[in-house]
Amino acid sequence: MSANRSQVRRREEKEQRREEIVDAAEIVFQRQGYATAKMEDVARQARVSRALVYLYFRNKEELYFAICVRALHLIRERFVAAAAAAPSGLEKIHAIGRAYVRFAGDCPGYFHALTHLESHKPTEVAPDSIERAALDAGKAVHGVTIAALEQGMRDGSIRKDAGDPLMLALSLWAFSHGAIQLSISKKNLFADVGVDLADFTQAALRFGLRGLLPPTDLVPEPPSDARVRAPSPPRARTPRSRR
Amino acid sequence: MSANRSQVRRREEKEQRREEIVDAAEIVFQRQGYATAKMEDVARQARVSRALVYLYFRNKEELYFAICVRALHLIRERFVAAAAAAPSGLEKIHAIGRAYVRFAGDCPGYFHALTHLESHKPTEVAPDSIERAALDAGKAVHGVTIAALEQGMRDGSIRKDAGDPLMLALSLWAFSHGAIQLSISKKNLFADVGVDLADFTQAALRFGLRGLLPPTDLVPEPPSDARVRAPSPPRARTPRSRR
DNA sequence: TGAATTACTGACACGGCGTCAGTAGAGTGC
DNA sequence: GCACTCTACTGACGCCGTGTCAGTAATTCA
Repeated sequence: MSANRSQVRRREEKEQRREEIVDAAEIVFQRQGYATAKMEDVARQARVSRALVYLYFRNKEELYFAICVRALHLIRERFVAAAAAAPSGLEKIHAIGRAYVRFAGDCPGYFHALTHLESHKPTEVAPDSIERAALDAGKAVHGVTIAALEQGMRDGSIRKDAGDPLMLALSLWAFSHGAIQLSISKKNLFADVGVDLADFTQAALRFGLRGLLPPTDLVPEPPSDARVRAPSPPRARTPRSRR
Repeated sequence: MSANRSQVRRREEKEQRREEIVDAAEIVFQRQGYATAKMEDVARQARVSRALVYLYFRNKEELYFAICVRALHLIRERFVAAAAAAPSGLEKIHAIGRAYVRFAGDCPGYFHALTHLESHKPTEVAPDSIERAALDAGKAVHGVTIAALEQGMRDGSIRKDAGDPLMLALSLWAFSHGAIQLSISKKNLFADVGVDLADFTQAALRFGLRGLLPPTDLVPEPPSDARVRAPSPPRARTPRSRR
């Protein structure tokens, strides 16, 4: 057995340990929330001493960034899949938006991690830090949206003067994230007033995307992908208690 | 001196102490950030023992909620003033949006506090808790927006089928907040790519508000309040290093 | 003036964080 | 097979911040 080969195996095992710790952190953060989760809890979940966790991650924050990286990779995958299934640029954007809403529903822990990331003060990040990796992963996600926007402007489904694709992508991201975030934090309010969370985010999303439509398409509803729904007289304000 | 009168004075003094502590907390949180600020720091800033702070607030979180209440009261004031200065409903909404952006610029500490509040998990809140007060203050803010939306639908500056005013107000809030939040967290990115923060938020805002316009107004730019600007070929992607 | 109430503090116990010297165990050279 | 080196890993320590409580000063009431 050559020295070289065992070195490689060593490195792989180390990477695997790292992943195991992140796995554990995911579970613990999901279970108890970031604020109340202790490093001890993560370590116990990973069946490892607390000191080892500190050997792989400087602190809880870094653990969180690692989770964000995972989240963003997953989002990118989903965005790519969603976009691939839609023909026009505009439809891709709609699909991406819906994919994000679905993501937030499927992986609330991941979504919350991203919220934490967004609300982080911008500091100079070291080039090989985990935070750097998270930012890069974020860029990759926006890349998918930008491509869809550019296609839409080419194929005419999106007005050409809507703005710079990068800025638009960021705006859309901010909008979607904000809407989903609000739908979570105002869950009680929505319940009181009898509005379904999914309905709200869908409506907010369609509302936000109206700015992309070319002038002629503005009056009718957005294209096929929007679920068929009755002309929808504003259904809020009809308190039907649900709980 | 009647016993009654001194009781009243006592109560007022106590309220004042409370305000002093919140003042101190504002300064400290602003200076060092919520995460790194210690109760000891707040107490020292307020020239008071740490134990006294705990007598008025259960923990740091509550201190934060108290700040949020202040922030929301201020926002409401500004929204009311902004709306009063604009004639049509749509223009009121634009003015409110710009007021929020200005607020975020003027009072970054307050804005950050609100972000924290938004990203808080919804729990059952006690009826007389500080968190309750914060939620109510939030409702009051949305009330201003809702009134403007309703006026706009009446005076024809906002399409009547845009949606339920409450839902719209929340969407707009979410959108604005998300956009501002992103402009903060992505400050570095914007600097790299040579985009002015204010330009981004303004553009994002106008973009987001397009969904309110009645069909006929859709092609031209939104009304007077938007600053005069050249036909604006997308100006991003022209990296002029600023730092 | 003394009793009672209220605002406030010092000091304590607890618990989590980050670190470091030290151990076990596998890999390497002879 | 034996000694060595290297590395993943741990136990235990000191530090710091939190939240609390008994106790003190100050003010009001009778």
